[in-house]
Amino acid sequence: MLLQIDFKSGKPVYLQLVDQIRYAAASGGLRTGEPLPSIRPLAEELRVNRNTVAKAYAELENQGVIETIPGKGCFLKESNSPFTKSARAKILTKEIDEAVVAAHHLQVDRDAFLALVKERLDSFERKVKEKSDND
Amino acid sequence: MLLQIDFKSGKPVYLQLVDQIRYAAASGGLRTGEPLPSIRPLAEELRVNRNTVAKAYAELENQGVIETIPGKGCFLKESNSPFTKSARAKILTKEIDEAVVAAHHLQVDRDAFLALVKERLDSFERKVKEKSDND
Amino acid sequence: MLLQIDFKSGKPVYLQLVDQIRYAAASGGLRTGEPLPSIRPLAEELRVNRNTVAKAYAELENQGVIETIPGKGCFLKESNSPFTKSARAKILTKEIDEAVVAAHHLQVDRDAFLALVKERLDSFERKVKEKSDND
Amino acid sequence: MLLQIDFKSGKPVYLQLVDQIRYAAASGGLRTGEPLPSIRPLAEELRVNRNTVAKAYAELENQGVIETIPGKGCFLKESNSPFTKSARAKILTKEIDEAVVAAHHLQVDRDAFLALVKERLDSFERKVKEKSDND
DNA sequence: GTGGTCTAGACCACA
DNA sequence: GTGGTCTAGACCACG
Repeated sequence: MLLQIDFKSGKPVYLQLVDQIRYAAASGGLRTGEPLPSIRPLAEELRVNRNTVAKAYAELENQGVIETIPGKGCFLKESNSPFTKSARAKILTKEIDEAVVAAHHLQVDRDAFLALVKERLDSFERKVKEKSDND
Repeated sequence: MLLQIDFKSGKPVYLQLVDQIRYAAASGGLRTGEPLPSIRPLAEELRVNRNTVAKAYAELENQGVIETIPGKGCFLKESNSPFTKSARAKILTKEIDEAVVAAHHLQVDRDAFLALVKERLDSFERKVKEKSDND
Repeated sequence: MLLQIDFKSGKPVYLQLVDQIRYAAASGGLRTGEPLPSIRPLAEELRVNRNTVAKAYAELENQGVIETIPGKGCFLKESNSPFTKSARAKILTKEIDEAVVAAHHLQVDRDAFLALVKERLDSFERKVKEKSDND
Repeated sequence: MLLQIDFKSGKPVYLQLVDQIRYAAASGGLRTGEPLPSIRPLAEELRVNRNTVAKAYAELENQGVIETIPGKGCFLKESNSPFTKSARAKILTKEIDEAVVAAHHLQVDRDAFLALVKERLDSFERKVKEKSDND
């Protein structure tokens, strides 16, 4: 699982983590019982305060998505509500629509937009690969 | 134009307004030169403070989306981004990256993602066209 | 950096701050990467509300002069205007026009005005150079 | 006397008028006893509300710069404090310095800046000439 | 400690 | 009526 933070989005960092982990959990990117990255290394990797990661995990526990076993770590609980395909599409549609609108205002045409999307996909896939190579 | 605030999303209220108005402007729900709702009545309707709406409008103004004339109101501007190409690419990259990350966690693969992007682009362009056909 | 507010000038306080800080930044009184005074202490020192200083800093940020990192502070950015050539010309034209109008009413003729402009340019360039020589 | 308003400077329109007229009065652009333009035509010419011009004149009367004779118009009072040459230079220096700083931030170099200054001077002189031709 | 958001309410400038 | 500025003070996110 690759987590990515945008410090300037206005959205609190801990909520970005919560959303990303919740999405992964509800879509099979994380399996039941699988351990989440532990707080300290993750905080270091993301260049974020440990408290911020801890807060995200606390929130996730509160939502019943994960379970914290003191001294052992955090684990994904039985996935109680996996997203349906349409639910996933809905979330994603919202994100994509925002990018489409931004492109329109910035007067970026369809081709340039699609090219940029592909470029970002490639860049992201490279990052995922690097990470899995390191693990 | 229908504006709706979600007070629990964690996203600042003024940014929710900015996004929704930008969407309306880009998709033709609002025409060039047309006045936006005045700050005070809108604030009342949304049960939000006047300053919060004012902040959203100020943000839209310096994104070059609207023009505000003190004493008269706020109006949709001819779209014409004042930013350099690289500044625009930076903004757009941020938007796209958010969608890419969401797709990754939702386990939506590259092809499905690209298909959805194209579908949203088409849908958006259709919407713009419909509105302009009504002229 | 010395900041001074004139409450009777009719010019909004936050704009006075913006101008003075821009001046300090441009003339080398503030170096790239250097932190600006924090909002709260500065507000107290100037006997102005915290929000007023925050508004000035926000304005500076979207002019691309400073960068603010929530939780850490505000820092002077590498100067690099994000505006298109025409947008920049527009801003500058406004500034110049104000000076031209003042010269007209002060009965300062074209040659004297141009001489003064050159003198101020030289003076400014000297100041910038001195500061950089101190490195 | 050519008056010029900038609606987006943040400075109240009536104060822009006050300053310009005061400068002209103190520098010989207006002579003692000379009538000022009457309110209605001036408001029309500047595309400003009559109240705004009236307020400027009221302020000037308050400052003792002009005298209003009901039914006849407004006249410049005996100029009690003409600006010295250095006083004029000081006011003008402030205006010019702001333009110089703006040029620096906008990365406009010396030559381009001087060219723009000359261009604006020419444009302004044309305007003055047109106006005097019409009178 | 930092900056960010929001509220409530005042006064000003302008049409 | 419009938007703009400013204050005072609360709470949040983050380090």
